[in-house]
Amino acid sequence: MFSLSEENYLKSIYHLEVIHGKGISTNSIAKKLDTKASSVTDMIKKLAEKDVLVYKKYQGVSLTRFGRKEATNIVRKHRLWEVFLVDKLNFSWDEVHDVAEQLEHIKSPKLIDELDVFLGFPKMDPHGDPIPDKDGNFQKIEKKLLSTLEEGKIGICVGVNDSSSDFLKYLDKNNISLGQKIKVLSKESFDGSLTILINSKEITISKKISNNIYIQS
Amino acid sequence: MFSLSEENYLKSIYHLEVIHGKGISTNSIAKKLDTKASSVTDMIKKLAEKDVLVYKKYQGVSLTRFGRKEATNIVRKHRLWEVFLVDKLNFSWDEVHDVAEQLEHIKSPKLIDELDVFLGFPKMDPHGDPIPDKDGNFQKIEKKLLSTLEEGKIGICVGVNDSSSDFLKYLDKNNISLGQKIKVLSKESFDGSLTILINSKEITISKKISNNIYIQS
DNA sequence: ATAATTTTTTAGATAAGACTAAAATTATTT
DNA sequence: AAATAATTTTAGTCTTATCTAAAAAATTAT
Repeated sequence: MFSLSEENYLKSIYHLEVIHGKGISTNSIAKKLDTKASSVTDMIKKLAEKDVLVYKKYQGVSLTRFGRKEATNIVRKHRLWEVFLVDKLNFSWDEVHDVAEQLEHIKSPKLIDELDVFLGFPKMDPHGDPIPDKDGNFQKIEKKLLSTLEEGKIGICVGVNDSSSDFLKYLDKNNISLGQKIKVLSKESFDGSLTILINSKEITISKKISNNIYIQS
Repeated sequence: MFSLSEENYLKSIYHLEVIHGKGISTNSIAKKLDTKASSVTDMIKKLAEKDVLVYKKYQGVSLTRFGRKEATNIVRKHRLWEVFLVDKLNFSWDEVHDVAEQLEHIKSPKLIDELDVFLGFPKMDPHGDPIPDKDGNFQKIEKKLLSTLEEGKIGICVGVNDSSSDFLKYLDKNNISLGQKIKVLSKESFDGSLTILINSKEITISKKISNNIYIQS
């Protein structure tokens, strides 16, 4: 059994591995968890003892198969709870993160199995992120960044890269939601900003924005 | 904001006050929380600092209005989650306690308000215990122990005094559930055991059992 | 009313998880 | 290749919540 802290480390290391591959540095973990490198060293020693990751001094860490299983289970719980909050309790997609962050640590296999049933075995959370099954497998969806879409092409919003409340509220304000059709009208090569068509309305978005929206085309 | 430990102390002291009135002893808290008296002394000093209870050395403690408000809110959360587990996730009444014990500590006012809406503003949990409203008020139901019912009289089961899994499973086995009609056929004065009629079946139950079943008559 | 017992508190120790400051190692420049 | 910079680890401290053992106060019994 893992403590709350241990679970948070596991989850962070997992997310870092998804992006950067194996060999996660102490500093990057510290940054992700908003803590000090020395604290990270202490914790990864403990986690190595528990066989969830492999650690060699100064070489960073990599999750073991067991560690990854544990991590995906936490991710599974997080995302199922997010679906619950949005589908059943009228939360909006920018409100779910902090609460799911707490709920993901509830320990009860039956709870999460039944929640999955109750929600109808959802495959995605409210931000378009895939929900792992019990074994930690999830279906990979074909998606690319809106910033890579060529002028004149049309895509469907299928996810976001940043789930911060600020970003999600910006999207709401501009009627960008999952399933929304987006057409790229023009691309400014100087700063990478895009002029796009949404619900027959033209808006211009910065490169930073288009770099955080996933589409299927 | 209160820590998990602080919340558990608050809740236990609240439950003890409901039964025994003001002035809860260090030892009784220790027993309830399965901890040592010295630990309790430490914690109640801290809680007194935070104005949730009044403490005078060797005199036991009493919750303040503020402390009681906090405590009933935890009870509210616990019982709402129990309803959720039984009504929506197919838990039986003997399975909910441990999970609700974890869920009651989730911090999100919106979560609990919306859960209340979602569940249809239930007034009771699966064991017949009342669910406090946001202000900590709950409707008091008329109820007495089955052991006090006279021979020949009929009552309806409206609650249990012991929510342990073992006891609840015993009740299941004997078809005793909330709303169940129970007729006292005879009372053995020697040991207080009762022979009762349930679903036109006769069973004999000990005094200990009848002392843990609440009925309305 | 005093002695014995029980309850409660204090004092000091421990474990988890975090911190700061300094030392050790690795990476990057010149 | 040596010097500088960045990263990582170690050593020691702090806080929270717990514990044991001993002291103090309150209660009960004689």
